[in-house]
Amino acid sequence: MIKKDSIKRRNTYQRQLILEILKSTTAHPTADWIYEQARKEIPNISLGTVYRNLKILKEEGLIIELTDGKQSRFDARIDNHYHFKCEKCGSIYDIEPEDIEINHSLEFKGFSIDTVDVNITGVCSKCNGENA
Amino acid sequence: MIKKDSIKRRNTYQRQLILEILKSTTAHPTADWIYEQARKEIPNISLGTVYRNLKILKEEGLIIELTDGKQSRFDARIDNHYHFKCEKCGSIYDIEPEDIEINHSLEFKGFSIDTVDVNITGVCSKCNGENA
DNA sequence: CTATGTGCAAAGTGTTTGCAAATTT
DNA sequence: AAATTTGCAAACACTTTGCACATAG
Repeated sequence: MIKKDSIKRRNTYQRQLILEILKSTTAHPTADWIYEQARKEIPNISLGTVYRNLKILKEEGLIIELTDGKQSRFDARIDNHYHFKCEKCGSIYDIEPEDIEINHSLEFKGFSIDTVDVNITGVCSKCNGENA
Repeated sequence: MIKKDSIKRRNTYQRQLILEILKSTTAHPTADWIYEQARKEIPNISLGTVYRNLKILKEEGLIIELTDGKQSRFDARIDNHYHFKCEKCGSIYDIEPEDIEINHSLEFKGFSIDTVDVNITGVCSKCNGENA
C-alpha cells in the first residue's frame, strides 16, 4: 500500500464554517445537524460537502468522531476527555479527565496503547431531577 | 408510550444456533459473519433472521453489542470486561477487568451510572512482534 | 493555470421491516 | 388454534462517490 503524498488542502469557506459550527457547540452534533446550521450561512451547501469536510477535519486532527450507535457524532474538543450519554434524554456530556482515573497494565503484555476511550451511560442530573 | 406486555419467546432452532455460534468464538463477529456460519447448518437462513435474533438475544441480556464504527459486532461474553482493538490487524481483544482500574466520581454530581465501557486502540502483541 | 473542492444525484452499506407461509407452544 | 418466527425482498438511514463545474493558490 503506497501512501499517497499528502494533499495540499485549500481553505474553503465551507470547511472553515463547518469547523466554526462545531467549535461553537458542546452538543456533539451529527453531520445532519451541522448541515442544517451550515445552510443558514450557505443555503445551497450540500450534505456531501459536510461529510467530506468532516472527514478531512478528522484526518487533520482538528476534530474527533464519536461513534455512538449508527450515527456518527462530531466533537471539536480534541483534548483528553471522555463521554457520558444519558439514556433518557440522549444528551452527551463531557467527562473531565480529572473526574475519572484509569490505570491499565497492558503495555507489559506487548500491547502498545494509542487511544483510551471511555463511554459511560446512565441518567444525567437533569433527568434525575425532573423525574420521580 | 404504552409498554407492551413482554412477548413470549419461542425456542427456535435459528435462535439457538445463533447464540451457540456466538458462544463458540471470542472474535466479536459481525452479523454477516454469524450469518455465514449459520448457513452451514441452515443453508437458507436469512440475514434478516440473524439480525432479528441478535436483537432479541441482546434484549434478553444474553449477548452484548459492540458498536465499532459503522458495523456492529456481537459478544456472548456478558460479564464485566473491556475491549482492545488493534489498528493493524483489526482484531478485538478482551481486556480483563483486573487489567484496568477505573475510578470515577460522577454520582456525586447527580449522575447515575449504568454502564462503563472502555475501548482501547493500539497495536496488539502479535502485530508488534511481527513487524520491525 | 491546475489541483482541490463543490453541488448534485445516484450508488453503497449495514440494518430493518411488511408480508404470507411455517413453526413452536 | 394462536401467537411468534421465518425467508424473502423491498425499504431504510446514514454515508460515500462520480461527475462537470467552480475556486483557491
